[in-house]
Amino acid sequence: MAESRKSTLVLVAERAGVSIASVSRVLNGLPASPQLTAKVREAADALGYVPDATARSLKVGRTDQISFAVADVGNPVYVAMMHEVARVVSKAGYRLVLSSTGNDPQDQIELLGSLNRGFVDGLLLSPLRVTEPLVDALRASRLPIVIIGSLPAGVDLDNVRADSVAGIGLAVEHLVGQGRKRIAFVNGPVDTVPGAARLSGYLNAIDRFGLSTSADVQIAASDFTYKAGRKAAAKLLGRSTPDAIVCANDLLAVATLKELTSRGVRVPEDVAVVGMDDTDAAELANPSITSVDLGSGKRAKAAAKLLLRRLANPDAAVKQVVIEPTLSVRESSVVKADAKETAEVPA
Amino acid sequence: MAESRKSTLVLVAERAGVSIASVSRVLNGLPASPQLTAKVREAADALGYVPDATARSLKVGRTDQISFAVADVGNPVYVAMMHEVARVVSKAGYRLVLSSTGNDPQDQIELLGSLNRGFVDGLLLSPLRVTEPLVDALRASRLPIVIIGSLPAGVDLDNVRADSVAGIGLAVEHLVGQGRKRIAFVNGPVDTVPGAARLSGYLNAIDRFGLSTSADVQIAASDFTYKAGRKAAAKLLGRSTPDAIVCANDLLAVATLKELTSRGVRVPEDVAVVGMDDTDAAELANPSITSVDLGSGKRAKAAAKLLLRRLANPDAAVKQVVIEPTLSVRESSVVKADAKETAEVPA
DNA sequence: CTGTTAGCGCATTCAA
DNA sequence: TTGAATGCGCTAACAG
Repeated sequence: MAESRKSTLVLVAERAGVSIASVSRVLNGLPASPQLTAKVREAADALGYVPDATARSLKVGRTDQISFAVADVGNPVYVAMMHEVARVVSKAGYRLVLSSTGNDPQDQIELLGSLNRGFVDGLLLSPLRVTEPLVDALRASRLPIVIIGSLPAGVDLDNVRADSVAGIGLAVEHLVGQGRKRIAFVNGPVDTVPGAARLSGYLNAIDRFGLSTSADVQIAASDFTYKAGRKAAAKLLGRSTPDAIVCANDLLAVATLKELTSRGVRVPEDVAVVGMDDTDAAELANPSITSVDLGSGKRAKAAAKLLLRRLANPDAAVKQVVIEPTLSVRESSVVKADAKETAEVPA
Repeated sequence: MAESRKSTLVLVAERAGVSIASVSRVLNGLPASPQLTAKVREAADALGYVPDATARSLKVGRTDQISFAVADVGNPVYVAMMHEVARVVSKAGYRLVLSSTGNDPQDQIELLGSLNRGFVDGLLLSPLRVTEPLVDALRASRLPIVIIGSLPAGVDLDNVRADSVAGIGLAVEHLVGQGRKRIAFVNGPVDTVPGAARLSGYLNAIDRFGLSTSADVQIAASDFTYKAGRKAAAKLLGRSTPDAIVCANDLLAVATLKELTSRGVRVPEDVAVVGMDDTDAAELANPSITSVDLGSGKRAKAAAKLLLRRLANPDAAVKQVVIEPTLSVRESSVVKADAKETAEVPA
């Protein structure tokens, strides 16, 4: 098969004794005579010819690649989204590449810059923090972009978001229905888009259900990760005795659960735990964790479709989509009948 | 800032009243007079100029990108590896992009083809299944590739692998030390590279420690995932009563643990569980899971360095690296003193 | 049906 | 120091 180190259309054409245009045609499946086709195929095989995508893209002005950039590939919510995105875009003939931006907004801007420079035709971005410079970079970008997550007012980019305020409302409503009164909140950093949204959702819900809250039962982890969640939960439990804890995502919920059980606190009997995102992590936990389904799959799908739409029609009107949440009830928030007496008299 | 939809060197040059060569030089930081520099900068800003990476790459023959292709982004072991790889390659000036190949070997070949065609300078590949056609594609590839995982004899590509046979030995040794006798094995598909290696490691270890095994206590999940693991564990437990279960990765271990506790079996008192890969998933589980550390971080780092080395010197001799395993002991395999009596008399 | 030719946008050699 | 000109490898008019 492969014989030379690197081969080009010219080499193949020479070997086949035809023009480079003919080679290009055959290889792209355009009409050609059987003899020509055979000669070209033979030569291409013999030389182990592989077309150069860089050159092709320069010529045709497309890369047929789409990038999905997320802050933390370790977060299971992105895994689910990714699969959905891959499914949608591959059906449209695009290849999906993943980029992990760090938490650092500076990284995001660099990423944007480097993607802007090429190799992809469009970008799906789920930014943790939307800073002024990021917004500027977004605006200046010549690349079709769809943002997954809320955007500051005035930034009109295609965008799909979850209604996390409603989502937390669902969680609190459920907990209230289970007789819980002192509902604590383990958030991620409040200077992030989801952190801010989820905090306001929590406060809103507490208020709506006539409950009370205090600084004691609210805490913000330094990050949306297990490690940070563990630390935050420990701190929270050191200073208060809630009968339920809402966590801003499933990783934080797993951490909180772990911290609770390591202290001998029973879940859900003593304390109920609810997470958000409804990822595998909630399902795998022991006990499994009730979680607010923010429609990650739906959001991913909608975002991918939005991007495809814009790719097809760059001048389409900006479109924003909001996905409504639902609640996936699992073990961590519902006391089973034969243990109920304990929960009826929460601390 | 940005004014036009798309700008090129030519546009910038016209606006600045200089040659495109000068624009190129200024923008690449080559020596130029202050006046020239100022003019170019101003024009570039005004036009919102962004260089076209495609054209640049065609010219310079590099993309400064490296791809890390894994079978399943949902597997936490790849997340850890990814971070390490990103660290190493970014220090060398490369951007890392991720590709998720499906489980399907066909996908891997297509991926290889499409990467081969450009957009990356090198590839880190961790294939689940190494089929004949994949090997052919690997051989034919004109792209520097480092394989993470074992390779059939005779395929001389840069490669780094874990010693999973030794790894399972560690797990079994530990379990034997804890007084376990009937050690079951929840594997992934045996037609995968890790599946085959881990099975032989298990058999080897059982033999070495003078234990016995049977088809009853061995099962292969259809996939290295939680869902498949849950099903496999249920089947296994339906037909045998082991006092310990070694799982071929942490996802399978989490699934097995979950299946055990859902049946009211106590872990570790009744059954000990050990996973492999030593990922976050093992740490997060409840109880936390003892896991064989196959050196994922070290492997990732070594692989990245191997790739950088080959990028720097395409003619370097092929190098293969083997990383030795260690064991991370956690709650799932060690009975605490105050509950010990139960474990002393395993079924 | 096939060949000739002209760029895609850029970095770079060679002259000036 | 700067400009003119070349070509990276490919596709797509345009001719024949």
